[in-house]
Amino acid sequence: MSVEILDPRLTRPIDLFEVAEELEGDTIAAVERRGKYLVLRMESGLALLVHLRMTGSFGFEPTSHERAVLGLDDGTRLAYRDVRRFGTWLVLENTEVEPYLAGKNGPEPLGPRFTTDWLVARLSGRRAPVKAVLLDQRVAAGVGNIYADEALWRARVNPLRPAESLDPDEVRRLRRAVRAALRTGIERQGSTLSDYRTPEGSRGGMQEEFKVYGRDGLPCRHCGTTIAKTRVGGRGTWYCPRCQPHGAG
DNA sequence: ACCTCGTCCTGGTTGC
DNA sequence: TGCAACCAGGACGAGG
Repeated sequence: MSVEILDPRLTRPIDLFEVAEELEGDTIAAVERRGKYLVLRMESGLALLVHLRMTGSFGFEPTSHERAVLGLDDGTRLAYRDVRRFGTWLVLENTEVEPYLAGKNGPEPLGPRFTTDWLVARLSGRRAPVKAVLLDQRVAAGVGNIYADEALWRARVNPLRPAESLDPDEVRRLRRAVRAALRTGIERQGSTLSDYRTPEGSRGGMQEEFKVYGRDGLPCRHCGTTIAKTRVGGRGTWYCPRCQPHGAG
């Protein structure tokens, strides 16, 4: 594998040229995902951790805003694109990967550790809006703004409710709703709002499944009530005022 | 500890 | 049409 750096500011404060030097000539042994991190395990014992943030992506087709290019040994050109340059690359020793990620991420929502008991414990004593807590990667790794809103709609829970105010049945519904929303997103290969493409260059289809995200002014798919927009922790937040009332249940 | 806000960037959309 | 303001899939640090 060769590594070509197109934007030296790709990672700060880490020196990307140093990253490139470390990876040059190495061989990818395995590719994993943990929460929102991609992990490329190298045969040398190093690992490249990539976080795409808002607009990062990998693709096989040449495109604009390329920040780095990986040249695979079979001739494949794999370009890393990131319009807003929020994405991060980090090289660690393989043994450092788990401790690093464990500090950032809680359980995988589709894995066995994401139980109702876990979620009850994480929400208890938290007065912040339940949506803000749901976006904490240590609560559920990988849940972002879209899936938080979609899950809360499915669970019929208002995003502004204090996390600690949810009763056990609501938490149970929320756990199931997070899992269902993520599964749908995976089936539909993600949401293409503007930038996102699969590595093959095709658009995701999840945006066609949105129940609330970005749908202010449109009718709720369940009850017809006009979807409302508010802000939670600085993030755009959509919900159905009737299906997700800000009272009990 | 918890919680909110500003910041890191670029580009597309909206409103005057 | 021009241009400024605002908004966007995320995470982190500062400060209350």
